[in-house]
Amino acid sequence: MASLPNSHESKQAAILVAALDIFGRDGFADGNVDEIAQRAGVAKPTIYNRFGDKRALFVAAMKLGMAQANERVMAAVQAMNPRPADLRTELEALGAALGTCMTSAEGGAIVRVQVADAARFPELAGDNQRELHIDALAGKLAQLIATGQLRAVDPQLAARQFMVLTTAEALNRSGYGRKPLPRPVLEEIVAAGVDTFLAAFGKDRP
Amino acid sequence: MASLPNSHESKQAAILVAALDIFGRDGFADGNVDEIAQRAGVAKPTIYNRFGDKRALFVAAMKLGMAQANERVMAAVQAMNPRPADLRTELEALGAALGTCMTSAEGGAIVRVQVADAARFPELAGDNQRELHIDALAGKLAQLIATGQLRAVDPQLAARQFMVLTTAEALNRSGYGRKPLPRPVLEEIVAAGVDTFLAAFGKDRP
Amino acid sequence: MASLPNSHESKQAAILVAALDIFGRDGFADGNVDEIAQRAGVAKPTIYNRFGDKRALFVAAMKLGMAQANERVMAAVQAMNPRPADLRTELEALGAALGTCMTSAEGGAIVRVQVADAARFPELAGDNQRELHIDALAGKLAQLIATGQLRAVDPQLAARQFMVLTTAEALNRSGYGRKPLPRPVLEEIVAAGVDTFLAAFGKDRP
Amino acid sequence: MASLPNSHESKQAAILVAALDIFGRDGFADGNVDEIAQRAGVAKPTIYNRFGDKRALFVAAMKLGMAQANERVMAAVQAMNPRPADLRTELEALGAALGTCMTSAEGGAIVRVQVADAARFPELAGDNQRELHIDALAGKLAQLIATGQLRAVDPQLAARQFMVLTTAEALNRSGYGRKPLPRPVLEEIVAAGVDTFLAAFGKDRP
DNA sequence: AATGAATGAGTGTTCATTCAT
DNA sequence: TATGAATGAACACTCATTCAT
Repeated sequence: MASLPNSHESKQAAILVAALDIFGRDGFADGNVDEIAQRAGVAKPTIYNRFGDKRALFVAAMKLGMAQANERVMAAVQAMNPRPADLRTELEALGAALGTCMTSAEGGAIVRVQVADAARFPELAGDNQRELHIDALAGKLAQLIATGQLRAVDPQLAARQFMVLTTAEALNRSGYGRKPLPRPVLEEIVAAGVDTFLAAFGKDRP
Repeated sequence: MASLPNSHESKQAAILVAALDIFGRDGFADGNVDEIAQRAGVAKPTIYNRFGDKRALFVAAMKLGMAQANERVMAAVQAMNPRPADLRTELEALGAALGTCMTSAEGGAIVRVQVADAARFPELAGDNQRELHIDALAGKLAQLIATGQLRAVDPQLAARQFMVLTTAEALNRSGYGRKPLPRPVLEEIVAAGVDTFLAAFGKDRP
Repeated sequence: MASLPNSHESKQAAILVAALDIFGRDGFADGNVDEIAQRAGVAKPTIYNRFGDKRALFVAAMKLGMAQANERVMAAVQAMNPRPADLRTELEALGAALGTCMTSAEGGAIVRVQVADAARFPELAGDNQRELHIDALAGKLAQLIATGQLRAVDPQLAARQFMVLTTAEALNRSGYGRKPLPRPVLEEIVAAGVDTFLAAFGKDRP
Repeated sequence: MASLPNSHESKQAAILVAALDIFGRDGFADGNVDEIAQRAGVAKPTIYNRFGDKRALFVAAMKLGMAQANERVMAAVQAMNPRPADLRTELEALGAALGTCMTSAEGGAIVRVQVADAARFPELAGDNQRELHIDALAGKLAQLIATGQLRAVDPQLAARQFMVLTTAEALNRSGYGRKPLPRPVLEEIVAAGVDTFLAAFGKDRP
């Protein structure tokens, strides 16, 4: 039994992970606190002692899930080389990374629950990740503009359109993360999205 | 007694309309059959007599809602003039019409519930409207291609990207139909989408 | 099966009787709705359908219990002959009747619950029976005063003191209705109370 | 370490005081051990270490409360001058003191809880204070009889009736200690009680 | 065909009590 | 000895569903 280092924190984490699983699968209304407790390996009152009620548990789990998703998306954006040898290839890699984030089981679950339930939870309103992602991506695109690799356009707008051209389509095709999107399909979607993006914002027009 | 208009069929309709309201607002799990019955002005067993159980009621209501949404989208697509005087203006009108469909209270509700619940209802899988809309739009774009108003591209792909460039962004901005999207915002989104679309698929490149 | 005449009303009654039993025995906080349902022979939701929640059930049961107790007390008071052959005997009969009401299992239970819980239920404040009883008794005593059988005193005051001299002592001795008060003990208490009452309010002073 | 005054014993006391407060306000069933611990400034297990379980805590707290109430009542009784200049005045002072004891917040709480819960706690049966009070008062009245200030009656009986004539009425009027009884009202009640008491047991009859 | 009333099976939540430190 | 944290057992209340009329 080498791995119960910190009972308290590890239980907190186990509860949140379990809650994220269950709420991600079943949504808020159908998410069952009993099942969360069982999956987390704790008694139900432990959950209530820590989080107060189901709503607060949901909020905490969603905040965690959103933070994780956020981190993955941010990492994908930051991984882009602002001075790539080949811009198209670089953007395709970025698009594929973003699409993977959104259509993964966890990412899709977060999106689904946000669409379905989040409006009822004002506590979650501030955490809207989408705008953060757009901002981060816009920053990168601004670099590409600055270095002359993209035309001088509004980077926010370009970022938004890059997002929908890659991830919106992928989300729809993956059933919002419920069925895994085969890699080739994702790549095809992304390639087409990048084509259009570059047609609109790229420099290399004869 | 020539079958009062306000009898069997009208009750059926009232139930479905009420169910669509409630499920659209609360989702499947939180949608309350009692409230549906009350809003429809019928007794609860009437609903069960007609529809069997909550699932079947949900499916029937969603089918109705999807059909209605479908009709509106199809009308918007069909309204496009395949030989427009000004293509950009025509596409902007189309995009605005589509965006309006999706971000209306009813349209948004349908989308939300589909994202959240529909996967659990295989009965609804066949009715996926999105593919129908894409197909219809692709047909129109094929006409534009045939008449040389657009470049010779895959009309399915063009249709998909037209969709995401206009409606995906609008959906996000309207909170999936929960907060009304001001018309100017919609128009700005659509104009930018059409810009990009035309940059990628339009003919008029110097 | 001759005795299920009116399912609806008889269920209502059964629930209230059961609730009165249980709440009378256990008080509000410890009274168990499950047990009430079981004893009433109905399902728990039937109780909630009819009464809304535990508080409302308690209030309804207490109102019933108080009305019943009230009726018994009022009957005892009204049974007093305002022109008795022997005043002392008549008052002793009255006192015994009142004492019996208060120290019976049902009467005592009502008093206990009122003392313990009623303050938390403003809905019950208006139904305070004690004042009604005092008033009724005062009316009778006023008759005795009018006919010269008692001295000319404040009938309200006399009524109050008659009450405490007979029932307060009996209540204490019976453990507020929890242990039955042997009839001779009751009679002794009442006789002493009447003695004192007549010493203070009676006419026949040498 | 000369046993800080604020240690073991003071915690014991704090727990009992808190328990008395809470149980007095809410009764046994609704009394919350968490709240008691919090109010006493100790952790919950401390209570369980000391008292074993909620029942035992209740019993201990009630014993304390009853002892305190007892002390106050006894003091009131003992304060009576057995050879008063004016008997009526003396008895009125006694009655007012007793009434104040019973209708004070603490005294009323004890009475309420005894009525509501005490029967379930055989451990408390022996401590019934009422009989002690009666006995003490009877002792005083016996002195008054011995000195010819009251007629030769059974002092126990006289004590009981003195009690109900003063405190029973006051208890009822104060909602068993829940609403403070204005001093003039108390005095009026007591004066009337003493009137009747003296009519029955006093010497000075023409 | 329609309904008022009833119900079985949960579900969130609480609370007295105990474990581990 | 004192405590932060955990838990088993219950409890009030709800809801989809069905019965009887």
